[in-house]
Amino acid sequence: MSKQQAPLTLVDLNADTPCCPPLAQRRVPAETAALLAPAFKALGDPVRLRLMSMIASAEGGEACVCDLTPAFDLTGPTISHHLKTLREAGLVDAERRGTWVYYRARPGILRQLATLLSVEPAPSSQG
Amino acid sequence: MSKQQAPLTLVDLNADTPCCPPLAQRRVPAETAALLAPAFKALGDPVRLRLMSMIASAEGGEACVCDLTPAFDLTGPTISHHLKTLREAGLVDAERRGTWVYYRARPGILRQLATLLSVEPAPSSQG
DNA sequence: CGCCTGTCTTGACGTCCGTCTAAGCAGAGG
DNA sequence: CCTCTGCTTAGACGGACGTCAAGACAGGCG
Repeated sequence: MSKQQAPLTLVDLNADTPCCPPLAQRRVPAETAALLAPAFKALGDPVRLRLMSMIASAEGGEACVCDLTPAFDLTGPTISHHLKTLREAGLVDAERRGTWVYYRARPGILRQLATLLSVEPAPSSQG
Repeated sequence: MSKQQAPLTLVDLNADTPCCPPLAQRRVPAETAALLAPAFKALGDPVRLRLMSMIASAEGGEACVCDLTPAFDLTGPTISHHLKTLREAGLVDAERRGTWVYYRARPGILRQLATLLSVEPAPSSQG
C-alpha cells in the first residue's frame, strides 16, 4: 500500500442504501461494473448460491461452518474455499468464537445488487 | 428433438412473477440454485454487466450490436461471444432485422434475480 | 452476379476456477 | 504437555473462461 489513499470508489459496498440506479434505468459505468461484477460472479456457482442462502436465512443471522458443510457432497476444504470466495466478494463476514467459525451475510451489498437488477413493476404497453 | 416435452422445470425463467422467495428468507433448493446460478455467472463479468445494462436501458428497449461494440476496447467476436453468453443465460433475446442484430432484455428473469436478492427493507432496532 | 459491411463461428492460447489430498493452525480437554 | 476436533491453507490437476485472428454466413447495393 505505498499509494496514497485511493480516490474513494464511487460505490460503497458497505452502505445500506443503494449505490446506483437500476441497471435498466441508466448505463452502469465501467468502474461500477468492475466493482459489482465480482459479487455476481461469486453468486454464479450453485454451491455458493446455496451457501449464501443458508447463511442469510439462518436463525440469528449467522451459520456455523459445521452446519453448512454436511449439506453438500463436498469436502471441508472445498466448502471453506467457497466461503472464502463469498468473503472476498464482500457478501459475508466470518467470525471465530471458540471452536467454531460463524458466517454472517452483509445485507448492504445484497440490497445494492437487488436494486441494480430491479425492473419497472410492469411493462405498460404504451408510455 | 425426439424427446417428449421435458418435465417443466420448477422455476420458469420466462415468468414475469418471482419464482421463489428471497434468498434470505428461505434456503434456496439445490435445483433452483442450479438453474439461477448461471444467470448470476453471466452477470459476473464486467463487460457483460455493462452490455446487459446498455441493452436494458436502451431507448425502445433494444440495442444494436453496432452500438454496443464500440463502447469497449474489445474485438467484435469477443463482444459477440459475451452476447451469446447472456443469451444462453436467458437474460437477453436477439433478433435480426436486415443488416443489423438487435438485443433485448428479458425483464422476467431480471425480476426473479432481483427478488431473490431482496432483503428486508431495514434492520430496525425496534423489534 | 460480385462485392462490401455487419455479425457469428471456429480454433487456439493463456489464465482462472472447482475440486481433491495433505499439511498447518487454533481452541478445548485430559 | 499432548491429542483431538474444526477450519483454513498449500499444492496439484482437469476443465472452463476470456480473448484474439481468421474464416464463414447473411443481407444490401451496384
